Amino acid sequence: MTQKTATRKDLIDIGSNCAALRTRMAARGVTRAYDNALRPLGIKITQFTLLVSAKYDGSRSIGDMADFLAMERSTLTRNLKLLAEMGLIEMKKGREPRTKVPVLTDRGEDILARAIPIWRDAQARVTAHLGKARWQEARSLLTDLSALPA
Amino acid sequence: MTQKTATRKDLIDIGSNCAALRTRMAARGVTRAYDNALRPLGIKITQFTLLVSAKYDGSRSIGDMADFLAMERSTLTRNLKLLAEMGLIEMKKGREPRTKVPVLTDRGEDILARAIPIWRDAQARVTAHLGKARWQEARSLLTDLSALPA
DNA sequence: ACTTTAAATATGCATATACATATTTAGTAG
DNA sequence: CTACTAAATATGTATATGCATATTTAAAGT
Repeated sequence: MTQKTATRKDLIDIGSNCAALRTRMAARGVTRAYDNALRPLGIKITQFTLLVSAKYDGSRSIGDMADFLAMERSTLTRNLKLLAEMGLIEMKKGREPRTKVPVLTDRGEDILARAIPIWRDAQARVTAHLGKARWQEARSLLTDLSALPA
Repeated sequence: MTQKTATRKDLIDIGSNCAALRTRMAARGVTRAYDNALRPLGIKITQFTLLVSAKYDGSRSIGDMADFLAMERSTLTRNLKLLAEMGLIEMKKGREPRTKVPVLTDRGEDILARAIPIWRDAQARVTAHLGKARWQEARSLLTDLSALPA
């Protein structure tokens, strides 16, 4: 029997248990913390992680990087384009046909180097907030949540 | 001694431990799962949760609701405006001076009622993916992550 | 009543995200 | 060599998000 209207119990259940609500709330809070810390450098935490990802494997194409980050290719295309316009990366031809690969510019390397201690601080505040053990547990759970079956 | 360039160890540390990266990846995955499920109804999980929040407490102003959801007031203003344009809510004057309160329309009530079983399904898939106990742990950790000190 | 002020909401600008579709780019078939 | 084709990236459109600033609204002060 499908009800015609949402019950109070439903609303409470959703408000306190919805995985999407809870995960997005956490993303907002965490993102804000890192963005605030990085603001003096003129980059956001999302951009920082793209720089890291690009430097970590300097031959990964947009598509591979998108898979790795569990992100839409088109989203990544645009985010990288912005970093290129900021002068932090250059898009170069990849080894595989038709692929493009982001490569850090000198400016990108410099900003990344200066961002790292800031990241470390922000990260330390998060782990301190939860406690190290709980953060390790959170890390594991977040990884599993990233990989939900479509 | 601040280094001039990011070390390999840094990059690995960030890629595997950055709370913002991990939390955002999780948010992308989880959001996608719920959005896919709700698509036939023409709403997204973010909109669903706003309908739930509005119905749960029918006298909460935009500001109070934003605090509750740990969201920027201006973000909520816009998201509610969209729901109003979709005919799912109406903005009414609140009791407190200058406040506005979202109230579900009949159409909003109807969509919400039809969305609930879909939400339940999607939610069940998430909890099944993690296991009930781990989901409870995740819920608690996500709540803590939402409330990082500014 | 008029002005000032403070609170609440709205708007300008910018980034992040995703889906659907278009374009580009090379390899392959002929 | 010239289509054809398939893979990869880019673009159109739309929502979500946040910061800075503007506007609105109503209370308080004169």
